[in-house]
Amino acid sequence: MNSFNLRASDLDLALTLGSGQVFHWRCPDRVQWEGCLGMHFFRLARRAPSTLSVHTTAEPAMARSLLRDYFGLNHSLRSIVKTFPSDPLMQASLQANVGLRLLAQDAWLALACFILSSTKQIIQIRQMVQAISQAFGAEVTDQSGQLLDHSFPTPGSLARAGESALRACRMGYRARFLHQTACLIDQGKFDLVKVGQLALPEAREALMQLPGVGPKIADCVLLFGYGFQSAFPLDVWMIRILRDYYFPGQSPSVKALQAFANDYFGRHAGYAQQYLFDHVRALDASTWKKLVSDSPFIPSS
DNA sequence: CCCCAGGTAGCCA
DNA sequence: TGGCTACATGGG
Repeated sequence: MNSFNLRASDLDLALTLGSGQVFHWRCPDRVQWEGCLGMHFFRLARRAPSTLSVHTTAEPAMARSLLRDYFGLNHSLRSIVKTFPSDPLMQASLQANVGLRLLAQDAWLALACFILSSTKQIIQIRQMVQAISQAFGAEVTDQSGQLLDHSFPTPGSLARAGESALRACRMGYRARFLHQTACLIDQGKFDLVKVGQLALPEAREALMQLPGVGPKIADCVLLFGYGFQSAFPLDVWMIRILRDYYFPGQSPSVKALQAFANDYFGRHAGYAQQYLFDHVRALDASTWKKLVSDSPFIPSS
């Protein structure tokens, strides 16, 4: 494997790779993060405040380029978070997640993983992703033939696997959705590349044509897989956060919340969403309750 | 045994 | 459009 150091400021591996935006990275020892980008295996660790150590099967120049793109290292995290609103919850989320970056994931990977995500806990999504990678992904080995990891399966490999084989990976009713979507892409009946050339509303509509893809999963794919940083996925957590903290005692519709979020959180609304999601999910119930009771959005009587 | 999990599709008024 | 409900499975 090739080894080198990579300059990476404002990047916390655990917050970024362990967050709910990606499901295939492993951290066996609390220090090193292992996983694949495409067919290339990576082992990453923090070496110095602004430096990562990288071990990879990829050729170094290619690996640097892949990592810079994946972690968005060309973008200034400081200037992105400056666009977030200044309310206390948002600021607390920022302070608790310094170095959390949004990843530029492969669109197919994001699509497949988030089709699996519906009504599943993050820990279980990881298990399903690992299961289909081991069953249908390609083996990634080092030069001596030692098995390092399995790549994420292609649409074609999931299409050929068949629905019942997917079901055997314990994904339940999601097997049909994932298999049908894989078939459509494999047969060229749905073009993931074209989706990326559309404007956000049209791209969202296109993704929602796929089986198992509704508004929430479409927004996740737009945000994590296509780089539409204003896409704002509304899952059960974000709905709870917006209703409890930003509209206490009002319970607005999801549609109203969507409109509010896209306006209030700004140009990188989806980025801000990830900070809120990870922060609130890590809180215990009583801490959240206190935050809500101190919300500045409570109407003054 | 209970409730819930980064939802969606199908059905009904 | 808006409001149910089934859907598979596993964690807490």
